[in-house]
Amino acid sequence: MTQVLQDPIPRKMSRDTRRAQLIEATIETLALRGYARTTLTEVAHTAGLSHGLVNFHFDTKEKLLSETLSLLAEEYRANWQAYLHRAGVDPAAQLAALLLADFDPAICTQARLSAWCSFWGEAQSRPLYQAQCGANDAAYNACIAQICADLLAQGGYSGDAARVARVLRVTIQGVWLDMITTAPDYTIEEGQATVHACAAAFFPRHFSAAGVIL
Amino acid sequence: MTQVLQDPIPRKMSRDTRRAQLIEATIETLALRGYARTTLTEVAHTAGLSHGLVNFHFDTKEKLLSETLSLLAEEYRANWQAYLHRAGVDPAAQLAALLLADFDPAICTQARLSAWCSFWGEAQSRPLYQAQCGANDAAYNACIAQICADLLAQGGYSGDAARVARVLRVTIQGVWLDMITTAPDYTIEEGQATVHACAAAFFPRHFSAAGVIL
DNA sequence: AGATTTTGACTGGCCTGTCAATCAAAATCA
DNA sequence: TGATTTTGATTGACAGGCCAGTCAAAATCT
Repeated sequence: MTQVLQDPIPRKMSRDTRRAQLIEATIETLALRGYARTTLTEVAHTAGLSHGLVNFHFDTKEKLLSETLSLLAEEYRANWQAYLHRAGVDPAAQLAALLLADFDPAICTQARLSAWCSFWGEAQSRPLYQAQCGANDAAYNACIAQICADLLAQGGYSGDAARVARVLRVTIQGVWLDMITTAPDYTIEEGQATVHACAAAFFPRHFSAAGVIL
Repeated sequence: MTQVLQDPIPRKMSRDTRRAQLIEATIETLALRGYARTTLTEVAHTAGLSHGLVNFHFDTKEKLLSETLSLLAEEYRANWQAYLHRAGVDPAAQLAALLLADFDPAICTQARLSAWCSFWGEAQSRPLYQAQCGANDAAYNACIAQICADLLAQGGYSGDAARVARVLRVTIQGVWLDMITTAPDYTIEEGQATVHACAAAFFPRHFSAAGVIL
């Protein structure tokens, strides 16, 4: 009803807006229908557009999926780096930031987790995953390993930094997988508590199940 | 050359043999081509049989996938229960057994891990997963939680058994996912060491990165 | 008017499931 | 034992349906 007065909903929108809209619809469709049943018609319908538009903006389905993964990867990278930057220079604060970053409401939604899981699970998308996320993952690994090394040294803990970092990383990954595959009664708080319990086991004077100890 | 003397390779085999053969081919195809590209023709070709046979033995593709998941689930359950049984009554030995069970060469192959991952990642297969694996997973969770509770009590550790159990479980899950999605330079030994490092963090007098301390 | 976006019908290809014909082994008969 | 029938596994061609990508026409914007 207010339709006429305010936004005439321009049929013709900027290229980037349409592309973003279609990518968002792709994420939703991947989550709802799964990789195998994600069709261009379904994506277009979810976006409220016609099927031909997808090919107009992305040429092929493969490119659409590639750009979708690219968006997820960039969003993920930007998120943890922002958390890390805000944490300052203290290793414990940095580690706490990294652990919480993956549960940020912008990143950790049912749809996005499911979409990630689609790309992990589908063998044919693994080369694509390596190409899009390999560098990001390597940067993340180097970063969390360095932070663990600093915290081990600073806190006088013993342990192999790379291995501690790996445990923390796979724990987060495992919690993510758990949040998707098990019933949806899994809250973000429980996920955070699980990861914090893991951190507390390695760094008992810096972490508890409730989070970082300042 | 000995062909004529011994096995003439019977064209006609027992129902169960063929079904097992086709299920094994399904696992390989899921791993190699992914869920979305797994076709009946591909499965039949991998098994060296004709495509019509798949429908003859399984009626529908859906039933073939269902029985494949069923086999994986049963195989997995039988494996950890056998490990647990052999471990006796000591909680530390029991936990060590559970941690090692998931790296048994019969269970932890590239093909089987990939197939599991296909079922996790494909949204459409999640109800099937719940139906086939829900009860098994619940039993596993209850079991590892009880063992953690016993070990916490026996060792005089402090901590929430359910949460410690969850961390260990998601760590194993995360390592599995890691072994599939990252480059294949991930050895079983490294996976075991990662899980053991996690156990050592919670139970330092019972575990080291090398495994259980007797 | 000219440029650009959007639509929806169309096509060619692939996939699942069906089915009639084939074939090998087992069972039965002479 | 040798011939014949029955059983049930196996094959490959086929039909129906769905999907990605194309394209000409329409709608919209500048």
